[in-house]
Amino acid sequence: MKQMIPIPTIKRFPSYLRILEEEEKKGAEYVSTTTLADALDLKPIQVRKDISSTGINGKPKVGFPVKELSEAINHALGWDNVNSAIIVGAGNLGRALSGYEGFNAYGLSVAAIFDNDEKKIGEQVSGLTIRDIREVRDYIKDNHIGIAVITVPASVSQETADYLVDCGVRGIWNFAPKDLKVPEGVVLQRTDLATSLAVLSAKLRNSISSHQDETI
Amino acid sequence: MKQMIPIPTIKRFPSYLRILEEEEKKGAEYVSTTTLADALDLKPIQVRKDISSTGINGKPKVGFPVKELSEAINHALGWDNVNSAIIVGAGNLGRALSGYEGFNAYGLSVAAIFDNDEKKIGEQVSGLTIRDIREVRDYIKDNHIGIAVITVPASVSQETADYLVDCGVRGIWNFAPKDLKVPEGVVLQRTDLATSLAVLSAKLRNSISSHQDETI
DNA sequence: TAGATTGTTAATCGATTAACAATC
DNA sequence: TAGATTGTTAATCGATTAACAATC
Repeated sequence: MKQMIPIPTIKRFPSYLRILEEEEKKGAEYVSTTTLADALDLKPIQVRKDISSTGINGKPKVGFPVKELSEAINHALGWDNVNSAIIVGAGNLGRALSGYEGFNAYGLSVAAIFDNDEKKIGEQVSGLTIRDIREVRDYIKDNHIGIAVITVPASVSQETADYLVDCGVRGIWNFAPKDLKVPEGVVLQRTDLATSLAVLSAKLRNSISSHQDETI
Repeated sequence: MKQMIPIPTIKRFPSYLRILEEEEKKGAEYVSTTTLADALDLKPIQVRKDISSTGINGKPKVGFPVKELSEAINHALGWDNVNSAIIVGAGNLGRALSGYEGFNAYGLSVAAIFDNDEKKIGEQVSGLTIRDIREVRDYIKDNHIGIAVITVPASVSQETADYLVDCGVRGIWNFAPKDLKVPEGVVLQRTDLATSLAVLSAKLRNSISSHQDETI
């Protein structure tokens, strides 16, 4: 396997992309690591180290080619290929996510949303029809769905994940406040509000000093 | 300041709490680090190290007292005191978050939701009335609001944060896909879907191997 | 008692940061 | 040319993991 990029670097990549896009809009052809670092409250040396893992070379005194760099980062993230995803769970969060425009920029195409509640099935949500969960297996097969976004209640999240894995998804993005188990070979990513809030709370409790952030 | 608990440990604390709660429901008085580790796909040694930072002592061969440990973790997170928060931005995500029951368990009380859209103001959202953003300064003062949850569009997120800080909030929880700047002394935490998705995408791209997760 | 589990100190690992030569 | 910035190697820092004695 190709030289793996460290997770902390991966996590900073989307922020770099946002700044690069701004610079591109301004018409900048090159951007220096000091510019990127200032915009993101990072140190230039760290930005340089991160960028080095893309393989892109810069010009001393000038910086890095904006276009080339953002393409390389997009590629490193796999955002230059579209991944088809489904959302499972049409509650508040599932609906909010299905309406999130940003996903397309990240190479994620939300193809459908599912629920098991008869009352919700058939309803329209940001251009998608809520489908019956009993159709999900066929849907995954027929539409080459690789990613399932789980927004069901925590109490049923493990069985939901098990079922989706059995249906063939390769990646699970779990929003339920529960630590799921998935078999070897399936990629699991969680976005846990509790974790995020924990960091915020702990910092507030100590407060004064350390206002530096992080993500999930 | 008291001995700071490492951020990675803080991030694991909510998961421990969930398992401890399950154990408590089962009637367990003590829980071992092997049990916790198995439930969360961690190593016992790491769980022991994490727990050691709470100051709670266990009994060899028996484990740690469930009740006492979960109280200590809640305290370390500052979840034993209620923090009043407001949500700013009544879009899909703001609405979803305002309806999230779980926050109360984390010592977060969502007191109100604000927006600047005349059409939304006055509307009811999960028991809260959407208020006019022009009332936010007084509201923060009168209700001792410490935390603002930002769910406005990225394009106006910085000015929103600036304003809220000026109004006196001590903590900002930012959901907009933008890297905000806040003055020294204000705590900033972001929950960025792009970051989370970046990790998922990168893992999928490499795939095979490394299905271990992380959070935002 | 025997053995599982705790608690602590030391080793390892990996990311961040520093130092500095190379260069447009 | 002078100086800002890159690129690379080494040092530092902090978290994870290993080792092992203590103990219910």
